[in-house]
Amino acid sequence: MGAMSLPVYVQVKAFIKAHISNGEWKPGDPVPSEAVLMQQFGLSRMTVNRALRELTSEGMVTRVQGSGTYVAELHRISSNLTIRDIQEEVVERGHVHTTRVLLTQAEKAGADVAGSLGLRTGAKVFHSILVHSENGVAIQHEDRYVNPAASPRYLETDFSLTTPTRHLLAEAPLTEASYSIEACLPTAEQATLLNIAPSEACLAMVRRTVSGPHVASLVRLVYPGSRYSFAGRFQA
Amino acid sequence: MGAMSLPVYVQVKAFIKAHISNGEWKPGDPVPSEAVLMQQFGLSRMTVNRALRELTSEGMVTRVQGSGTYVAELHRISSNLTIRDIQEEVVERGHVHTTRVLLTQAEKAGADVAGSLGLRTGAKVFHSILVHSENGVAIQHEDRYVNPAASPRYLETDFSLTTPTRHLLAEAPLTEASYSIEACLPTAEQATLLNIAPSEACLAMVRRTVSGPHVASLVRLVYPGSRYSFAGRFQA
DNA sequence: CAGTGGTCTAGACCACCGA
DNA sequence: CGGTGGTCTAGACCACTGG
Repeated sequence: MGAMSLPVYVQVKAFIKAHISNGEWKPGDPVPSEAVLMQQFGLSRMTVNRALRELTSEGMVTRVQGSGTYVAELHRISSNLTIRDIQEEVVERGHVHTTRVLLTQAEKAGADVAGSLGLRTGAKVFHSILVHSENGVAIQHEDRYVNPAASPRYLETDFSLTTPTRHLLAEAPLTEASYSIEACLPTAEQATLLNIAPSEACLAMVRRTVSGPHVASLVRLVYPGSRYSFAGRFQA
Repeated sequence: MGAMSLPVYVQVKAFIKAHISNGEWKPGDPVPSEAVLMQQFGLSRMTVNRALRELTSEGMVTRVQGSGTYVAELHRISSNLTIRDIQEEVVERGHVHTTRVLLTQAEKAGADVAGSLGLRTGAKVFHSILVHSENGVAIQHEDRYVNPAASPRYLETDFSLTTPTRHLLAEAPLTEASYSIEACLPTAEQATLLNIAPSEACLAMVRRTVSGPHVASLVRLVYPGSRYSFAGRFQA
């Protein structure tokens, strides 16, 4: 068959979502209490509780202990932007991923890099610069600093075979990351390496990853604006 | 007091997360079954089930019925990028939001706009162009097309008082949205309105929102690269 | 077949809110 | 105080996986 009877808690969720998305229940309005839904659907409390709990984590409703459940204030357009390993992403599109390694070396950290990595100025850091290509077309310039404490073998890695992201995820399990997406113009060198005009706008993602006690890595990824974008989707 | 004893299911989640993030359990490894965790912690099945279910929805583990629970493959850096109403965002920073309305009119849709909105070429659409400022500094150029079927009163709205986003959320409840973030150079007009150099890289967010049966709105938001970025965060 | 997860029940105790 | 949600239990039946 096609759609057999869905789990009951899913039906309860759908019931509530329907009333919200057709505008019948507006932001701030109360949603029927668990007791009412139990009666109305003839379900146990755990089941309607699960439906409401999941709607809460999806941002559709707000629950206040002792008071009630309410339609969430603004349907924020809140989508999961997933940052993926570039190689994985290219391969999944059925394309060929290649890497050009421009630099891998140990350096003394300048004040800004040291600060971001939580090290003293002048401490040893690993530095790598790569260019990633999809079917031979450059799509990402990756300039990365790595904390040796988090990944001692970083420089021994062959980045024509794996990516720094993959290596770091394996060697330094991720506990936290923060990023920002900006627009910028490429440096002269980046423009040359990416084979774009110096005046072409680029996307830059700056990312800082934490692994356990260490700040593991600080990376700036520059994408030609004409060849890359971040896309996302939101479903009510 | 400070931190009293947390709910048991939270403790189970923490137990599993700890083993994953210190690298003891690697991607693909099996996580103890519900039965084992019940014994080990002396809990009922519903409780450990909840812990594992939530870890699943957080992307930490994968569950396969009949087989078992496994550590998720790649800790994708998957963060919630929330797209907010610009006015709300500015006000929350304690700053002053102002809007300059450059255009609000009905037009005949060109082929591309009509296609995106699911209308025939030449159908009536509403078109608005605004510039949003924070403390008097222009930060966003908003060029929007609206489907009259989704928001018949769109043109009657005073956008110096509210924002198109707020108006549409109220009048056409959101059911779906998709967006992409790109880098671009401003048009000559945009550069003038935003008071930036024509060569300054900008972020552009293109967003398409669906409300029930209608595509409600198609908008292109252009931000000066020097004044705006999208930031996010990921917590394991 | 035994073991797994997916769902559901009918209770229970508690903390909290608002009248 | 009654109504609310937050948590938890000790069962249950089912569908699926794997050997």
